[in-house]
Amino acid sequence: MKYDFNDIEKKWQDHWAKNQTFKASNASDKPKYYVLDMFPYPSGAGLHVGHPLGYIASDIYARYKRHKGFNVLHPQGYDSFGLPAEQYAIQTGQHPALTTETNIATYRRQLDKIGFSFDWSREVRTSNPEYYKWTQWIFIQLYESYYCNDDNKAKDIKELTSIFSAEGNTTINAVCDDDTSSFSAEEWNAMSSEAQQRILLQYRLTYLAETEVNWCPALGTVLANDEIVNGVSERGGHPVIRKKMTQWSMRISAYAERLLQGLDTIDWTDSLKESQRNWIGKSVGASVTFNVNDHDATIDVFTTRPDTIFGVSFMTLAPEHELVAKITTPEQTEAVEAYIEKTAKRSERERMADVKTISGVFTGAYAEHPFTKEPIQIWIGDYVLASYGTGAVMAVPCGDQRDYDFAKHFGIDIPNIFDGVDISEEAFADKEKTIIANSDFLNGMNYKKATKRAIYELEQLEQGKGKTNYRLRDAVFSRQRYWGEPFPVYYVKGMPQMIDGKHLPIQLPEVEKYLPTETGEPPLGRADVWAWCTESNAIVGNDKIDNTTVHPLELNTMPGWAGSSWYFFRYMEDAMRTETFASKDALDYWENVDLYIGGSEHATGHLLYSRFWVKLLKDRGFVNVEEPFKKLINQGMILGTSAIIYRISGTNKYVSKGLKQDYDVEEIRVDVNIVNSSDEIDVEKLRHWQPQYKDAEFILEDDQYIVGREVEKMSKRWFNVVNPDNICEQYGADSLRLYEMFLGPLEQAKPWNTAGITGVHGFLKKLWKLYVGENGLNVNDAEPTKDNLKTLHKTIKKVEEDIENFSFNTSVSTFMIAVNELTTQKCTSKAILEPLLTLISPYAPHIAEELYSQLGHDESISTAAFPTFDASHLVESSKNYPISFNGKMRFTLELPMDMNKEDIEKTVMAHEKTIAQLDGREPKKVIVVPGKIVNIVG
RNA sequence: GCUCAAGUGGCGGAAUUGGUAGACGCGCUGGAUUCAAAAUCCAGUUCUUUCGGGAGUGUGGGUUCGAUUCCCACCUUGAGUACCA
Repeated sequence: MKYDFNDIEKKWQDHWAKNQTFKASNASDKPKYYVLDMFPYPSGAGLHVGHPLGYIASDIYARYKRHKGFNVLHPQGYDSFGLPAEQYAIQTGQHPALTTETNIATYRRQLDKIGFSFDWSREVRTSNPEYYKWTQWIFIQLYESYYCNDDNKAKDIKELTSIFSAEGNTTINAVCDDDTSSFSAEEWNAMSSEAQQRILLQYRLTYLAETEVNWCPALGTVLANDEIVNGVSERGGHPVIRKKMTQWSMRISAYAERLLQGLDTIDWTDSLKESQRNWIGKSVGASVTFNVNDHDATIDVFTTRPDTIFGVSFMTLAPEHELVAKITTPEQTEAVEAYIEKTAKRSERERMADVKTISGVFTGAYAEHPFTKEPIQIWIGDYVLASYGTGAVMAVPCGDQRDYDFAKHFGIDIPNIFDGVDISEEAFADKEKTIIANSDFLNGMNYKKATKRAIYELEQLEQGKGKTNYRLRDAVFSRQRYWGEPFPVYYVKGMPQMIDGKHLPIQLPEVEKYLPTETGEPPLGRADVWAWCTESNAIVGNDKIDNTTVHPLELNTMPGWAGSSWYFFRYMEDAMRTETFASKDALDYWENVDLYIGGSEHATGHLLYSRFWVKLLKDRGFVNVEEPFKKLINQGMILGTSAIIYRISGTNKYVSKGLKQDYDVEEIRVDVNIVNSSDEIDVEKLRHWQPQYKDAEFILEDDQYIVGREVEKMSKRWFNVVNPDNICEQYGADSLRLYEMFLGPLEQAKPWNTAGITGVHGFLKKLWKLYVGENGLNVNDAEPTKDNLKTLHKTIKKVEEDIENFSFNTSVSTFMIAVNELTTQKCTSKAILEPLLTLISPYAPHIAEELYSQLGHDESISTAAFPTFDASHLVESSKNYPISFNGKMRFTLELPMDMNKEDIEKTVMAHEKTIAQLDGREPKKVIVVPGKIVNIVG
């Protein structure tokens, strides 16, 4: 019987689906284990061979955990809201819901071919109203919460209002936009409801505010900081400018410290934790208040070096700073305004491109030094960012290189406040070596002492205090797009109101045009959705809000990361109940994700936002975990190998790679699927591939056209995409799974090369031959030989270690060695061959399942227990270990693997004596390495 | 600039408590089988050599009986971040 992988794989995939083999139970005596993949965005292009890499790895782990006796939850779904579906809708006029549906069907068909053990009964789709109902609900919970600094957790906003009406806000220690204004209980109670609402917005964890946002005109929407890369949009690479808009924001900054601390409790890679730490950007220092001379105004600055306060010789404000207009003197107004206009015009990208150019303008105003009372010039300059700290700095040119350069450029004083340091060439910023001088009460102190003292003195003057600053900004949550979750929000007199939970979900209306506008008007704002607004307003009207007035709904939609910030909880629900986002029983049982596998590109987006939402849900008592993902692994990208042909400029002639240096050529990428493994292109196929090649002339070398190669991201535009469907057809899903693992370490980026798959495919054929001969099954009840047992047990040991360490690539080699050995040993023993199948089954489930059934089992191999390792089979039977003397006074003694420590010591001692006698000297040192080699050095 | 990761044959990569470097696979070479091809099987494949050996894991040092592995400096590549006060 032949190994007919197409039949076998189809058979078992159908079998698993029909019998719901991998359906997880929410009630089980077994310990739970939750394995999750980052769910895909179903794009129109379908899957290429790079996409399933992480899914295969998690599937191997999930199947392994089942063999190990765990109740495994391994779900899958779709992150189905987002820009590309909408862009496609704009181009073709097709509703995004339809194209999304089609794309999901394609994805599902492709995924099913690879034989994953997903529990599809729990599938989620973020664009499904039944799902986004709860995304809207969580939004309301954020709105109804504030962050209490005393208890370090989010609380119900109602607690805040009751404190306000009893005590005012003076006793409150909560995260707030404006912590300077205070009011009494009487004042609060006397306020209009609108004024109260306005104040509460400063406390809510999601809030509406006019903020400077990243506006992308080409996409017609605002973007969050993590959606911008090098000053252009992550998607599409369009320019981004700063713009003031009224937007919903998420007060993630309230959680900065907890997001930072939590990293120490989870098992993620150091590089990933590090990038989250950098993104949060904690810095400890002080805030200092400077009085502005001749004005009733103060400027707050943040500094990490309060010890250098006596070195301040000027101040710099960001051009956008609110005080600039107020304090600028009439003589300087023209220059200042010109400068502001100039900087505002520059895009983020331009600004980043020339960080070298020093620019700024003097405002004409002066501030007063808190201690010396000397006047200090106030400048504006675009090296100060409005979005970091307070948008103003106290400049200490002797201690900060940027301040130094600025002072040099504009001829400002550079007083030296460091003992024994030369600052004639550059600033001195080494905290560790700092000794303060020329600084009154700080003289002679080091950095630590001086910092402490400076803060103390500032506090005495009430002009400063110790402060920790975070780089992490609140995340803009509104998108001026169509294909996203609608907000559960309507407006009364311009103030936002939440729609009652019983009306959720607020569904997306049908629209005729999806196109966003350049001005920021959302697609939902067009006339064609007005009916929706008023219709939904009727819902609001049911709540006894003035039925005759039209209360507009929020017309923006939520960003892509909204739905993905909590989907892992939805999977826990087995019955898809509708009363809660996930039932308490389910949440209690599954807790959080034990293993999460996905790409590292989500380091500062999805993975940070999810942690934030989970912390909020915990604070408000809806879940009982602090972190969503206990262990996280980033799979590396599989890259494509593009094929390049060389066109002689201005002609339709193409030269082979070896001859290109003789011509003036341009590189053109062509379909990799018509190039063979020796880089030779099939010219006839190329002629048919695209019309411009039909009559082209090809200049060959050795009768061949050889292409150039380039390893780059797998993408349609480079024509280097390899489709997994084709691989499954030609070699089978088991070959694809094994090969993707075999390519290299999971976490590393690696190029795809279809030619290499014959190696693992050949292994599967050999495996089949080991079990099934010409005349049927080769397996019998023969007693296993010592060699058989040795092969099996060393394989068990290695494979178990490999899976636990996520070194899936090396276990494939281990299988190959095992099958080669057993073939050589002519092993037919069921006692060996059956457990071997269990080892292989996580990697190549179809062939394992088929052979397991041929061995006479009715139940699925996924219920089989992982074989137990027995070290005794690895111990050599021979009693004398070879001792060799290599002439360099070194003796080598080979010991069996897994010998226990005592025995090793005894053996070594025995030999030590022998060696000492042989050599006539005492050995100096004995090095014992269990399972390896022992050296006794004379 | 800063942070992190990584540099091993023609190629992907093994060798992670320091112990025979190059497992396993691709490719290549030779052979068997075949009318031939595909498929399959066998042997070889780091470099060098006067066939005794010698050199060798980015470069240069160091620790050690012993270093791909640990330490220091440097070079290169990739990823992230960037006027962060």
